[in-house]
Amino acid sequence: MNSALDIVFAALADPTRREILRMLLEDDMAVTDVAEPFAMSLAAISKHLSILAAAGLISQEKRGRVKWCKLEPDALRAASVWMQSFGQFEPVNLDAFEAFLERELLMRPDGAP
Amino acid sequence: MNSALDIVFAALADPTRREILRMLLEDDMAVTDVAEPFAMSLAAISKHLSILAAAGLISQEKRGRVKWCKLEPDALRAASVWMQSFGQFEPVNLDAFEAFLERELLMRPDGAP
DNA sequence: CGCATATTCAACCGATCGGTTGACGATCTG
DNA sequence: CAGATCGTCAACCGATCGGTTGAATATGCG
Repeated sequence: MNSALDIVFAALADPTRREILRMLLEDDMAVTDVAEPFAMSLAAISKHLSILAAAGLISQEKRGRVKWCKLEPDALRAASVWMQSFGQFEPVNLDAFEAFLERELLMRPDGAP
Repeated sequence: MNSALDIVFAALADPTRREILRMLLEDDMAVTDVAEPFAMSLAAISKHLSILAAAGLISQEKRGRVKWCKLEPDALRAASVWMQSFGQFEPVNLDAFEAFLERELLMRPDGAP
């Protein structure tokens, strides 16, 4: 009996997949372009994208021979709502967010300089 | 190179662990009492609690022979902040939250009546 | 002390995960 | 058509996961 939350949280638990979401936040991308910055095979990225799609976090649309990946942030809503029930976080704490993003960027999977 | 988010999201990806958090939202509990409503061994629950503690989602304090488990909602902050970056969810949408909780209760691991 | 209670440890199990490789189908292009 | 490009599939691998069981370690109590 897997609830949607199982799948969404599991999808978010992998740093490669979170990084992919971060990339898609800027623009829609083809599978090959998503894979480019990562030090792993295209097949591996293709699997990651399937997992993100199964969680509803992205959608994929094939146009010609290229498959476009698009962020679907609404899928985060249920998870976000669930987390909100455990304490009143200020809606968006920008200071904390920037500090966090900085730390997160330092440990990106491909270790950007 | 596991970031804190890896561990927090992975911890949240299991329905038993989310249910434990929900229980601890109401009050601190001893390990045995946490285990009581679940149809699995005490050792299994003990492992789940270790995972939640490693993620910082709960703290455990031993008093006498009983170990008390306490919810630590602040650990959700970083994860919540990360999710906020993907879209402006209304701070707390109570309608959606109640609807969601109702659905979630229907599929609790021990299938409460 | 001697027994019950609370919790963890250690070994084990099958299933799933994250990755690889090589072959394959589909689509564009010269 | 022939060749290159885009992406997935299938089989495989070692590691981790979620659970079990049985023994071990504290601690409390009569």
